[in-house]
Parts: sequence; C-alpha cells; structure tokens
Amino acid sequence: MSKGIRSRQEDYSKWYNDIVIKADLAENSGVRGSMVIKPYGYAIWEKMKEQLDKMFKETGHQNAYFPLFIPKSYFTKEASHVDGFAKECAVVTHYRLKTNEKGEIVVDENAKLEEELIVRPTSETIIWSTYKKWIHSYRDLPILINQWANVVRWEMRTRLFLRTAEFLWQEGHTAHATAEEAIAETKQMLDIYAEFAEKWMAMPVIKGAKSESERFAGALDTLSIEAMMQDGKALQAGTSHFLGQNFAKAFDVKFTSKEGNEEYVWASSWGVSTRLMGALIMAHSDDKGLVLPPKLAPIQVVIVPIYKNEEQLETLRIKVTEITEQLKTKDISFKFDDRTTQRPGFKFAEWELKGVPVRLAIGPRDIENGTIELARRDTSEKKTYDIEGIENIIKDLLCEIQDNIFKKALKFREENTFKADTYDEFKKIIEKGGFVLAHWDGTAETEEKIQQETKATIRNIPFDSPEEEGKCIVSGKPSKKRVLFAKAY
RNA sequence: CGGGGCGUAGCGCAGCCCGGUUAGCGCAUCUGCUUUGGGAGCAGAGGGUCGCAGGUUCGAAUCCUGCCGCCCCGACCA
Repeated sequence: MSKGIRSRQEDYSKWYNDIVIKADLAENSGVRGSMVIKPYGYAIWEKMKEQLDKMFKETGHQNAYFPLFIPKSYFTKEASHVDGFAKECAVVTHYRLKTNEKGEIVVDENAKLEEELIVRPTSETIIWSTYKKWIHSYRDLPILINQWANVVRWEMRTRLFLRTAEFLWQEGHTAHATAEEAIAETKQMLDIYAEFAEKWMAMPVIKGAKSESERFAGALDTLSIEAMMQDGKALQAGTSHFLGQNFAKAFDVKFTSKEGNEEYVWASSWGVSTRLMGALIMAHSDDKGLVLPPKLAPIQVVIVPIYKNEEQLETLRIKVTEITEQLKTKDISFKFDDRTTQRPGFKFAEWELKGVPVRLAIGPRDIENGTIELARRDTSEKKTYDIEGIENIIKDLLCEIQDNIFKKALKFREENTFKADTYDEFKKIIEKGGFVLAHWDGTAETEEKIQQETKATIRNIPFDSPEEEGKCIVSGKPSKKRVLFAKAY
C-alpha cells in the first residue's frame, strides 16, 4: 500500500479523494464546493480538450463564446428548462459594494440590478436568444457551434471533479432545418463521445437513451454514455440531447424553408465536463495511485537517474539526452527527473502516484552494460533493455498499455454486469454493486419505486440491447427490451 | 433543509471532561554531515491572534453565550 493513499477496499471514496489530492490534480478552494484544478490535473484536462476539440472540428463544428450571465427573463422562457435548473442557480442581484459606518465592505443596496442575472448553469437560453438573430432562411442552417466554458450549478453536495459548484465543460448547440438532421447530429455527437471515451480514455461505455424522467430539462430525447467505476457504480460520462423545437418555440426562432414555408428550427445540445477527470481516475487507478492511459498522460515516460555523485550524474545526463532525442523523434512526451533533492525511491513512488505510464531508471550499472530498466505502471512489470532502440520498444509499449487498460476495464465491466429476471434477484445484485440488465414496463412509477427501494436508477436504454419478449421485474407487464440499471454517481 | 462531527503551526492531530509553568506531538520546512538501484539517517533550528466576538474568573485553548466556517450521513442532483 502506498504512503498516504487509503486502499479501494478500505474506503472507496476516500481512496478517490486521496488520489485527487496526492497526485496533485486538484484541491478544495476557499469557495464552497469549488475546486482549484492544479497544473498536473489541468494538463490532463487540456489533453482531453485538445482531442475533443479536434473531433468536433473534424465534424464541421466551430467554437464561439457566449456570456456568463443570463438575464432572468431569457432563462425563464422554456418552462421545463426552468424547472430543471431553478433550484441550483447562482443569481447576481447587485453590481456594487460600499463601505458602511463600521468600515466594513458591504453590498450597496442602492446598486440593485433592474433585472437579476443568472450565472449560466448551461447556455441554451442565451444561445437561442442569439440564434434568433442569426437564423432567417434555410440557407442560414445548419449552425454547428461549440463553446468551451465554465458553468455553475449550486449543488447540495460536491465532490472533486465529480460534482463541483463550478465546472469546466464544452457545450455544443446546433440548429437544423429538419428533425432528422437534428437527430442525426445528436447521435453523431454521442458516437464521438463514445469513441473518445473508449479510444482515448480507455474506458468502455454503454450508449443508450435516457428514460423520460431522466431527460435533460427541455429535451425530447437524451442520449448518454455510461461507464462503470471500480466500485460497480455507474458514471454518466457524456450526454447528447435532441431538443426538438422547444427552444426555437420559446425564443421564436423561425426560418423560411426552400418551399417558402415559415418553420421552427430543430435543435441539439451536447456536453462533457471535467467530470471526465473523475471517470478517468475511477476507471483505471489502483492502490498505488493514478493510472493514466498513454494517450492522455501529460508525461508518458519519466526517466529517473541513479547516481552516487555529481560526476556520475553528468555521465547519465549525456546518455539520457541521447535517449530523449530518440523519444522526440517518436513523438513521445517525457520528463527527466534530475532533482537532486529527492532520492530514487521517492521519485519512483511519486511518479507511480501520478500515473506516468512508463518509467525508465538508469544508473552506472546500466551505463556499463548499455542497458536501461523499464517499468510499466499498469502491470508494475520491470524489465531491462538495451538502450539501443529503446524508443521503438516504448512506442509499441505505450500502445500496448493503452490497449491493456481498456481491456482490463472492459473485463471488469463484463464481470460485474448481470441479467435479472426477478425483483429479488435484482435487489441482490444491486446490493453487491454492478450493472443490471432487466425488463422494465416503461413507466415512471416503476422507475420511481425501484429507485426508492434500491437506490438504483435506469442509466439508459442501451442501443445494442437486443429485442426480446420479457416481463417487467416489478409489475410483470410485458417489455420488449432490457434496460440498464445501476447505482450512479 | 434534517441528523452527527470538527475548528489548536503549512498538513494531520493531542491537550478541553476536571481552568493554573514557557500550549505539545507526527509529517512537512530550513541548516549541517552521512546517504542515493523502491518513499533515507543523525544532529540542530524556525514556525501559534488555540475560528471570531462577548462573558465568568486573580487567571481561559479549557467554563458560559452568540456568531462564522468546514466535513460526514440523509434528502436533492440536466
């Protein structure tokens, strides 16, 4: 067991917290429920951002930026949207401070805003109020815009990365001439999220549609990707919504079609957030610390020199430079940890804690033999190789690690996914932890009852769930498809 | 919003019940020497409005009152 990290078995949520803190990803700030994302954590987020941004642009989207503040009147235009968010909004009511008689700085009551401003919990309303000005004809469509931003949701209970009052995310908001096109966009973006989760985060996900009661406030259909964490709970890793004409109607956004008819615009919105950081941590990490997939690791290879004196360190420096030159040619990111203030054992432990996929250790012994010791983070395996050609070995190994941690996560999910045909069976599995595929009668009442009694919710109705005749585990009414249940974050 | 807990050095805590030397301990920090192939050892040093405001008392980290903040459990969570 690593110093300072509690084990997963001992206390899963403390283990998670310890990793976030000790791996230097983020920490709590002086602001309730809001975190400071530290450089190493932010570097991982930047990697995610970079790749997602690329994928968005490859599918024709452009970035733009809309205001942080939303006038209350905009916010209240779409009824179900308000219902969904009203209870967790930060509201700006004044625009000035003053010094009172006691010399304290207080809000100036005379500086009350005519109309309160909502700090965006999501941007549909401000964006659709803008789209009204941009869209007049079918020639103006589609609009394919993404925004990288921060949003605020005043959550009751917060957890680093998983649920914070302020978080970073991207939100795509698209406008289309037809329902079919908007639906296709909604699906396309879910596919992009799934591809990102599986190929980059090495985290298998289940694509599906949310039940009606779990839909986004204002959406006709909400699609999600759901991932299994190591405690068997589900984490919603991304959502893509088909908004129909709800926002177009609320903001009166119409266009003239080719045929000359005036029609409301069709919409989609989709987003992933810094919550993905939480998912990444909980999907792969172990009791020694973080385990990062090579494709998202800010540092893919760390090199630790082992030496007795300055002279030896100098010799190592020269050799290491030769190696790093080779790594550069293969586009491998690295760090030469030549700190003289820490000893090798400390460095080994620290880089394991930080999840660096590959570690090289080189000392006088290796210089003599022309070798280097290589350790991989995912399996803890150590092997000595010839320095000559090490860059090729590492290049291949990084791919292998990426692949291995995905397979490991997939295997874990498969081993913890079950079918239940009776409610008793269902309860037992949920109690233990894991995903359950079960028949459901499609009613909100049954869903509610299951949640009340077991704390499990319908995560989604998986797209790849085969059609089969069955009976709802609670009501016994007929059902055509199994849906995915789990306790969730 | 209900239930519980906590606030003492950068971090983690003891001391409080039962008021009384100069408020301790571990980690971290700094200095020196020895070390360096899996989280170093020894010696020394620095660091405190005891959450805030009142009160009781000869005397308050300790007792009383009020306030503030944070954490955990529950309810809530597109």
